Amino acid sequence: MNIEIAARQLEALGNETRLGIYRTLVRAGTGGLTVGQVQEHVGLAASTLSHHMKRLVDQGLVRQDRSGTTLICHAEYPAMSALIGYLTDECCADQDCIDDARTEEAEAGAPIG
Amino acid sequence: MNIEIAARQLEALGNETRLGIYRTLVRAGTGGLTVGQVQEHVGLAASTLSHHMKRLVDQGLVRQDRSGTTLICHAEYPAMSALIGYLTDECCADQDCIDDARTEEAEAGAPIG
DNA sequence: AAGATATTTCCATGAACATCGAAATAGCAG
DNA sequence: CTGCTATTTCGATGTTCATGGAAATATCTT
Repeated sequence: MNIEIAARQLEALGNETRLGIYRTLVRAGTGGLTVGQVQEHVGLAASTLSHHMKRLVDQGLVRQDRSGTTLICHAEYPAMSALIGYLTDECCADQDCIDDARTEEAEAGAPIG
Repeated sequence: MNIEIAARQLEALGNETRLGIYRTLVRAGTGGLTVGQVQEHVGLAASTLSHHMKRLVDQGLVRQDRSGTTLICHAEYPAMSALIGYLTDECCADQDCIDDARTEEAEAGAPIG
């Protein structure tokens, strides 16, 4: 993970329409949904949905498996975990707040993470 | 937390320049940094930095405390935690994957979270 | 090959964004 | 009040984005 990838993934999620699509897939779980099923959930023109879905796929947040003429879309959980890790790691790296945190609340650790 | 706030926060972080600013503040820890110190780290025109910092503040990701003529900026850790929570909750809500996960790896639980 | 369905690509349009210099504001020091 | 420093607002410019209709592509079925 690096800042360029992280920024692009966050940008992909940082649009209400795409975030809705993504969360629909997260809720769907490992079984995934077809593009058409996602369209029923979010109610967009097919071309608009395709455009947004492509952004999510390009950034590695969604995987598509073809099954005949239909494409089954899945949230890529490892990508999400890596992104979250990137946001929270190096917390307080330029400060010795880990010791501070230990002193105050041993369980919680640093402010994030 | 709702999808509108989450999308706006993700959009705020979904720009390489702003993500760099934010991570600088996360690394700085609870002590924070002045706008000028952040500028030294990221090397932007003051007006550009101000523009981006405002976005982060407006979305609740950064807090500014005034100290005389200088503004001290802090990463808002609770906002980050809430955002991450929003991304991962409801994982598999439309599927009974929790049972699947229990069967396979009791510790890990659902794919995310 | 022909027909049917699922999905994507192309195209155009209006809106929002990123950048920076110049000017303006906020607050302290004297 | 004057000068000084830190930061923001304004204005302008080029870039990217979101949207959906129309046309194209992909795959299966017969």
